[in-house]
Amino acid sequence: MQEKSPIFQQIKDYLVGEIASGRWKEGELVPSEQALVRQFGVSRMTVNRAVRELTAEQVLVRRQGSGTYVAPQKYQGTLVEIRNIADEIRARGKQHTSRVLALDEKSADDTLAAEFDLEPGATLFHSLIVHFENETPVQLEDRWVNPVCAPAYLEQDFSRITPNEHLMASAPLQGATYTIEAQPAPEEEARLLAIGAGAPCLVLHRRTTSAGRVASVATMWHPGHLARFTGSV
Amino acid sequence: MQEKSPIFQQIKDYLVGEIASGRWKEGELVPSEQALVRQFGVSRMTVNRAVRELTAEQVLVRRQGSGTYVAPQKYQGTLVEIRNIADEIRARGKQHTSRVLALDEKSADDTLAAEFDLEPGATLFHSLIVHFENETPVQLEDRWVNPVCAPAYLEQDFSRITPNEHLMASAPLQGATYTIEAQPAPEEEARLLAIGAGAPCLVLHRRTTSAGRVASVATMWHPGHLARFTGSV
DNA sequence: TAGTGGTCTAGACCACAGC
DNA sequence: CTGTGGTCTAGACCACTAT
Repeated sequence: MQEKSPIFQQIKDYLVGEIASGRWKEGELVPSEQALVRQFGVSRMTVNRAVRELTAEQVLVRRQGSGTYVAPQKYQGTLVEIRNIADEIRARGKQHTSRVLALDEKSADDTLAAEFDLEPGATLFHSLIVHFENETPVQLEDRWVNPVCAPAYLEQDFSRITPNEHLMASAPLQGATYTIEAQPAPEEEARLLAIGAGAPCLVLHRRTTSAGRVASVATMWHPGHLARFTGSV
Repeated sequence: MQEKSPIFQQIKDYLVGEIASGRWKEGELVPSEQALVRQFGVSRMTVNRAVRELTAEQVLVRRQGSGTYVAPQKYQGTLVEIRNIADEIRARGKQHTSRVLALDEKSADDTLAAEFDLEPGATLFHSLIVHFENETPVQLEDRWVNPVCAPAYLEQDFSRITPNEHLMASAPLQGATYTIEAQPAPEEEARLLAIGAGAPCLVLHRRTTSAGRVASVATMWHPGHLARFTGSV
């Protein structure tokens, strides 16, 4: 069972629950402190603490004299965590779909071999997938995978799970290094993302390691006007 | 001059000041709530709020039954450059210079006021600086500063030190949130960075906080073909 | 004007640490 | 045991918004 938590925490949980469930939508008015005082039968200071902390956490927005509202949608692209794009899209209440453009096995050229710390010509798995939010392409994922780390990679149905999800399940992730760049979209990438050639793209290049091996190298293209990475220190 | 702030904020400022000045060192015991109640002549709830918020901000650590202590040093986030651009350029063996295009005092519009959590019309310091690596512009830094956190900002010579360096010396940095976007360079930004209008830029927007106040909000434009953020997890 | 949030008071009881 | 932090109460006054 659940340990009994402080009242202010229970109220926070209740408020967050109403928002997470979708019953209270972005921008909507939230019950006033007085209303919550009556609803929970506690003092106003207790309700105040719950609401004030959620405001500090950017879950709610308060306007003196007016009321308390559900804060605007959280930004996307958590840089620190290794969340996958499908979760992120679902977390925003949108529908995630993906189209698998390629899923095959190739030989590593010199550049790739160097990134994987393997011999040139070594076999690598490769996938090319476009991710959609509702009907809009939001990411082109060009991924290379070390067969040792995910032997069943080619047998996955990547319209149902993301490569990231499969890799997380196959090999314990040890760490990742990434670079972020702004680049003009080349012809092919632009076409797949349904943007103009040369349009600014946010390019995330990520290399993950598992058990001392390079497990995966991915280049992810995002239309500049749709993507944004956020983080905090 | 400065508006009178709430008592709990004054207590926070006092506590942070003692730490920032070095009078209270890392790990040291801080006066108890009762002591602060006597010192400031306020109720315990008010003191409690000040200390609780500083605990949430990782400035203090509390141990029930024992006391309140100055928190251990913040771990240095290896995420996205908390380092300043001048150091980075020098580290690459190139010469850093900068040109100060503006250094003045302005009123906050609604957007800025919201970011600073101040009232619209509040006075903010503003600077606009181009950073060069050898003779090439590599960053356009558009920065707004809370006068409370860096009163002497306008008197600095930013061709010699960077705004970042001055801010770090003026107010203990508690944290930062940032967003990274790819955007086409607007006319003015393109001109200052000596690139074509509409060329992809890597835009870093960073908001730093100190003692629960927003100390600084900066937007940094980098030519997409010159800039790259790196990190690891 | 009535309702909202922003702050503050002067108590209280509890769990826990250290002596 | 005393002193600490953790929580909570039942009021209060104020500034602000909406009507």
